Amino acid sequence: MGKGADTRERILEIAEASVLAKGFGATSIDEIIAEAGITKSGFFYHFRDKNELARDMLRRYVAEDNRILDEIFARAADLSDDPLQAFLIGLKLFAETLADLPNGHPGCIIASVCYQERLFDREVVEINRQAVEGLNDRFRRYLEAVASVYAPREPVDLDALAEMVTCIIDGGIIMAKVMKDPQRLPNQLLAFRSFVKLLFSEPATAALHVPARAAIAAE
Amino acid sequence: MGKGADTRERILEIAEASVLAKGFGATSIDEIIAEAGITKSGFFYHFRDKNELARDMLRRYVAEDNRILDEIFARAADLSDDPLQAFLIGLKLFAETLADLPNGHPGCIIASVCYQERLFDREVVEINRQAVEGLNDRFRRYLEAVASVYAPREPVDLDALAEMVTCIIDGGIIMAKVMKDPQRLPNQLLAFRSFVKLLFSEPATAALHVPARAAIAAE
DNA sequence: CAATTACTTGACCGACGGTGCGGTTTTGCT
DNA sequence: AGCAAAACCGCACCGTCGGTCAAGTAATTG
Repeated sequence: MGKGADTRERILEIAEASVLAKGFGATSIDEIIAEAGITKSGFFYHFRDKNELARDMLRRYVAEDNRILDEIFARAADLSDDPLQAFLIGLKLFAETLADLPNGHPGCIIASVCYQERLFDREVVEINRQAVEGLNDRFRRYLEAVASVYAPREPVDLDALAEMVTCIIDGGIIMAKVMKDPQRLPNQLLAFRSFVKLLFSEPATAALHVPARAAIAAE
Repeated sequence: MGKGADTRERILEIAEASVLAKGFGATSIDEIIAEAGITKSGFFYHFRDKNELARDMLRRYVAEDNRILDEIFARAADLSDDPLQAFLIGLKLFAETLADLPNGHPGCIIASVCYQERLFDREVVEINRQAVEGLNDRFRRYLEAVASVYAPREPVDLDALAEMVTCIIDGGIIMAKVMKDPQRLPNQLLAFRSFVKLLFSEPATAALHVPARAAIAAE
């Protein structure tokens, strides 16, 4: 990585932190360049305008987010061949990862962009849409694998359930930030995990009959 | 309501719409006064500064939000004496109310403030915290009433479950906005409702034994 | 060595957020 | 009708912000 790409990366990182703390509209270029130790001309050498900064920042965030999720759920899949167990393990690993963040989750750029839509051009809004769609597709894939083996105990829309993961995370981030208690985010994820467990597996109270086994046999 | 209070209310309404669309930092006073048909001086007659606008806007939003929830869950309590049924009915009524909003839910000021914390003074941040705490308390009360009659089928933290309602709503709002599909918010609420139903009531598959009745007898 | 990359210096612009103050209209009250 | 308070208007002013431009330089790289 050359010197240029290095500075660019630094700008994006500073911008991201600032956007998460005050929003895009209140994030000034002057402030970014002061922290990055460059001049305004230096900034505009790397980015045509603020919207290009937003685009790259968002793309960077989404890519990193997906990288982390890939890693976590790949490891989970390694730990169990059963899709339900793998998904439950993945959710737990994810919750642990979030719980281990020293200052809590810094915030979700996607949510930040969402709440300032009018500030961005169509491309940024579209990137945001695709990012969320990608997350929904991911969790839907996991859940379809689960549903192909276990029958849900209650009729539930798989799409809505897949979307619920992202909703819980975005909502949990807000909950954690507002209540100034980082733990609430992983807690929400674990609560969702209980839901999935309850929906697809045997009840905890006692050993009960059929439904799960029947589906397994069909494999 | 006098003319002054009227103008004030109009300002707050315009500001709220603008904040939800672009965030507080990017909401200009010039824009507000243009839409309200007053001058800048007129604005500053009503509000000392932008932070006072934020305070009043947030308070107004929270009060209205609570009013609506009071109404919905009071009606739900009227429709059933059973706390579980009442809560489930309330969630459904709430989902229907959200589904009936012509242009979808405009956004949550609490979430908006959360994602621009550094822009506000401590008082605004504190109002926000109390608002969320109030919501958590509300849903915790409902759930405690449920849990006093029905034993949960899976060990679950009631606090986390109560917080989940707000998380689902805030997350659902983001999901609906980003995906440009208002229906996703009420869908999330209904998915959560399935969770509660599954957690506390008899399984759908067959009539099963004891746990609920035992708790009822203790009443 | 030459060209490209990655910046700096510095001047500048129009628009906007925000403040302050003095003046004017409107309203309610007696 | 008269008067005070409430509800604004006009306007000047400042700092900041996004963004532009021209010219120059120091370090990489082929």
